[in-house]
Amino acid sequence: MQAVIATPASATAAPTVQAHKITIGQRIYAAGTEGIAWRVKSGAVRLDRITGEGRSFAGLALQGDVIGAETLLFGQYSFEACAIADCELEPWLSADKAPSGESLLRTLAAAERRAADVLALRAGEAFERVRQLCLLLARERDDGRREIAIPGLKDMAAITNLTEVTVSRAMSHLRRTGLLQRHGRRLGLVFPDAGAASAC
Amino acid sequence: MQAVIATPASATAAPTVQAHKITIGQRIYAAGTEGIAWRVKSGAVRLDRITGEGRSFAGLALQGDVIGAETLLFGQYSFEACAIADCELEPWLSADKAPSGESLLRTLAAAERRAADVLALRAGEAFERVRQLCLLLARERDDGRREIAIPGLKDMAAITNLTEVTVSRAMSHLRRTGLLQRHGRRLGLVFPDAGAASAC
DNA sequence: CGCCGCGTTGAGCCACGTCAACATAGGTGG
DNA sequence: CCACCTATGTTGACGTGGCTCAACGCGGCG
Repeated sequence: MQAVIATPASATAAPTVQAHKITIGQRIYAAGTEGIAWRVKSGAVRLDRITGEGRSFAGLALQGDVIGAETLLFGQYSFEACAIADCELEPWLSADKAPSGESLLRTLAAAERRAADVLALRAGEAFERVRQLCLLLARERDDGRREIAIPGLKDMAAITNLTEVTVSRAMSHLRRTGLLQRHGRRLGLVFPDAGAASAC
Repeated sequence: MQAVIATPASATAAPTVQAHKITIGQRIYAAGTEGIAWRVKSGAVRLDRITGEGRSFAGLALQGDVIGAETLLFGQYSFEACAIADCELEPWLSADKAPSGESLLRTLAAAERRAADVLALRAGEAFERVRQLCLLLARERDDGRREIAIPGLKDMAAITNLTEVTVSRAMSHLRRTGLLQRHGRRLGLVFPDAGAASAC
């Protein structure tokens, strides 16, 4: 759990499992196309269901989650995947072709837990929803602080089922109450319940 | 897919896999307790996350879905499961102890799809949300009509993140516009887009 | 420089939440 | 059987949180 995450992959000239870097805003795959399943090593991925009248938010994948598993069954992706933060992906179930039952079970349990998290982001008042989303997206750094790569307003609005305007107001409120420190447009620090939490 | 659903289980005196009948309102298992995983043969199950301040809706399991899979990993249930319609359950992965990869993959894909369905029930206007929930809960009968076992207002409100009052109004509106025919308190017929659908 | 996408903030309005009264169904005991 | 009680569902009146519309600042890019 220390700084052993970044294995010297580049030094050994791309070993068996290589990490794919995806930049924010980039589409990872489109619905209906062919491809493999991926595991999210870091970052955040937005999944969308494509309907006749457009796309609607259908799920969120964070560190450790697997996306595109359905392609192993149906031969094509069911959803569209889009990076809402800079991501690192690695192929899933390509090295060990025989899917261990425990690995699959773990993935299933994580998916159900994640689904519950996302569902909770659509209940309660706007400010609290946006705050919870920030906490969910944040990753604990070595010094214990929680760092967040802030997505665009469009994405945050789609996830929380609020409008961009309302999310913007909530983010401003978060900053004013000291629960969120912004460093530039994309980076920030979140504080779970920094005193001002009770101050509505 | 015909009338072969009700196998003469009672006649043959409970074969290898027995179906467990659960009545509406009954709690299937509590969070933190031990037990096995189940597959929903028919009916509808509500999953709740237990927090310090109460329970919050965390997922929905319908025909074919698996609940409590996490117990195979952690030894206890993560959520609470409650029947919101009369259900038939069967043990999952107890007969063939070696979990086939394809079966697990299929379960995973179904879970992600179901999660997206439920998420969609929390977007859009109240009337449309309740209508979509009814369509989701309905099962196609032999004659092609869609029959629904209507849950209590509390459950429908928790799923759609509306209040009981608003759900009640939406249900009344559904009935007035002819999209829902009620037979008694619990049973009804849903019509996907019966003419009046365009009439806002 | 002009254009465009993104984020921010204000003003007004409406869908839904809240509160309240009442109707109905189911259960329990006499 | 009825009297009574409670849980559940229905409907009306009213307030408000978030949506809509609109204006503006800012940064990136041709």
